[in-house]
Amino acid sequence: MEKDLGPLPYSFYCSNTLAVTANLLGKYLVRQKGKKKWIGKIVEAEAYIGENDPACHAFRGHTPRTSVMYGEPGHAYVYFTYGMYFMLNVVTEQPGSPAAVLIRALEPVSGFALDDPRPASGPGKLCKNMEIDKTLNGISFQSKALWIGEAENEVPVKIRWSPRIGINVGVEKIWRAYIFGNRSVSRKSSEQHALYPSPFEGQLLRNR
DNA sequence: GTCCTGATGTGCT
DNA sequence: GCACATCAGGACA
Repeated sequence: MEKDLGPLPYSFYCSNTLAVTANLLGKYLVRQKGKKKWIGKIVEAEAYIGENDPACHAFRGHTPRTSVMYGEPGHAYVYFTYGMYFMLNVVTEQPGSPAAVLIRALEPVSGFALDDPRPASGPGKLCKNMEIDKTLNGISFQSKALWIGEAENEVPVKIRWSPRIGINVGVEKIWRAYIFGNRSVSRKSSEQHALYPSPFEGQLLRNR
């Protein structure tokens, strides 16, 4: 499977965070470390937007930990949680406006060990299996070590939205997007059959 | 399939 | 101290 996976332009990351969340689905995350190279198709992502979102790390303001989110879009915000997992986020919106998209799950394309059929079906798992850690915090998504690309002739993906997963605040926001029916999505839960309207479309309407 | 638990480091209150 | 944007493994159905 040969694909043209050149990095997405800087402008891709500058728009509305919910739009970027939706547009990231179906794109390819590429991680290169020495001779090792992993490629995965993004199938699940969540938006964390601004100082008024209680689930967003920037809720408590600009700190050393959150400074990357306040910086340039198109960069990686990587942090450590639960004592053992890293999380990979894509910074969006203009500098000074803290927002990011958590990459929650990938469908493996190449480079992954074959023992696990779903090696990237969760934000902690994908970082572990692609050797993504804090050394990549703040790196550009146009770097040689980590980038996001688009394949030619990619078929449009079937997007669904749901509340975000694994948080206790801000659960009313329908800011998780995933590719419906994809087996690499992190959770098949009871909400799978619920149909939530797209918050992205709603925002477009309001701006009209 | 579901529910529950333990492992574990860091940044905040 | 404690709350976490988690996961694997076990008990049970």
